[in-house]
Amino acid sequence: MARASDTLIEQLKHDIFSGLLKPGDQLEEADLAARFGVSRTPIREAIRSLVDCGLLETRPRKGAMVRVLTAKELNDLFEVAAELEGMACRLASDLLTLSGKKDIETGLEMCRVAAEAEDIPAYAQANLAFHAAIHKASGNAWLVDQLDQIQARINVYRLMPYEVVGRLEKSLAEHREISDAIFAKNGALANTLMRDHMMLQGARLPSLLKALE
Amino acid sequence: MARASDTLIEQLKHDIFSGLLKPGDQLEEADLAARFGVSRTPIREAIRSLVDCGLLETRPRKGAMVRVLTAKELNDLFEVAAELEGMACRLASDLLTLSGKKDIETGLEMCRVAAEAEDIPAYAQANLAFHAAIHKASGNAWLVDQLDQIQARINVYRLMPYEVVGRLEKSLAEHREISDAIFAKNGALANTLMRDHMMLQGARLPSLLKALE
DNA sequence: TACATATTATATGGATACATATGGAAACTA
DNA sequence: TAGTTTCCATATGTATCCATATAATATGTA
Repeated sequence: MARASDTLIEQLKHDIFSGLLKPGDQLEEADLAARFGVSRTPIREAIRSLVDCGLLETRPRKGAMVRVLTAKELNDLFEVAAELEGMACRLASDLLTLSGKKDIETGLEMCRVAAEAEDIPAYAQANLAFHAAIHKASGNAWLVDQLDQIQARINVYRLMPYEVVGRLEKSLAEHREISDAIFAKNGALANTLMRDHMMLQGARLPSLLKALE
Repeated sequence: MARASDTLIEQLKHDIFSGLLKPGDQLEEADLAARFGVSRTPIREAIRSLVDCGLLETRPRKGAMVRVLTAKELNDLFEVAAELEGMACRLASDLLTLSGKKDIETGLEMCRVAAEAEDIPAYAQANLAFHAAIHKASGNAWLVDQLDQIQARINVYRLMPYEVVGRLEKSLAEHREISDAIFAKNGALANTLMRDHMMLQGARLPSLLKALE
């Protein structure tokens, strides 16, 4: 049987990503224990894991709360994300396998369909799939891990930068350029294009953060 | 009072870095509890944290052991480290503050002294200080965190690539070039030089790994 | 009425007790 | 003697219990 804390971690992550738990919300061990029908022990282990992966923070004797990122921290995070996303493109260009190419094409096609339907939630998901395909195609397991974790932290803020008019089509066009560069095995170009693509999202951060208030 | 598990984490990290605990070694909770004079609860919390930061791994019902990295995983790790180290140089070049410059100069001077004395352990430490100064000078807190974690994972393998004749002087010369590029605010050059510098270490990995067997 | 202090309630941090699955040893059989 | 099966020891995973620090509230005084 799997450990109870593993289930709890998934559940709590889901609660945070879905917005049920918002940054700043307090987590009480006894409440969670009652809610999930387990003792405080696995609850505490789950909380500790989430603290370690940066989703929660604790003050001694004060318990855990969903971590609040400052604008500076979010910006730093985006900067690292942009660098690593670019790196993934470069590696994917160098390595480029048949199945890797196929996955990226699938992700791109998902983006195209969603953009054509102007379905923003679908595009957000397709966007994740496209990026994930590139991560995987890099062939570097650590890189995939790092990008997953960063993605998780960014996701908490549920930023939907596509709601700007025309951004969907523009994002799709950038995805096309990036894929083309990778398929042409032009790592340097793919790297740059992806960095720029990410930075465009990051540039919107300040206004989006204000909108959250 | 600080949490007991925090002390345990530091102690266990030290044991791992110092080689007292080697990759593959099994950790038994009861033993550790007796050794540190605490109950199993804080021990378990410490173990969980170390699992989360990648230093240990657990199999259900089988407990924790010091994580063993394959050659491929170590290589991937180095690749990411090289990218992020290069990024730190670029950001440090852009931002360059007076105190940042001073810290880097201090680190470089430590390297010079150690290299002149041909003191390999001292150089290893000075090397860390030099790199840490650049990390900090980047002004990106996430980047510093990531690099710290990667450094910790690499350190477990106690790679001492300086034992090659002349490598100390060569490493020092590279450090000088990197600092010069940063001080000249030439981010692109600093980035490239650092990437190359890191890759030179990474290239020695296979032979060093074999030597560990 | 406002501020300070003391008391109490409560939630976290740690210890201990209990359940259960896994690995190893021993015994039995082919 | 080798292999298989069963039993037991032990270590992990979970629950509960205890200690203590913190915070909130109430009371008393200025």
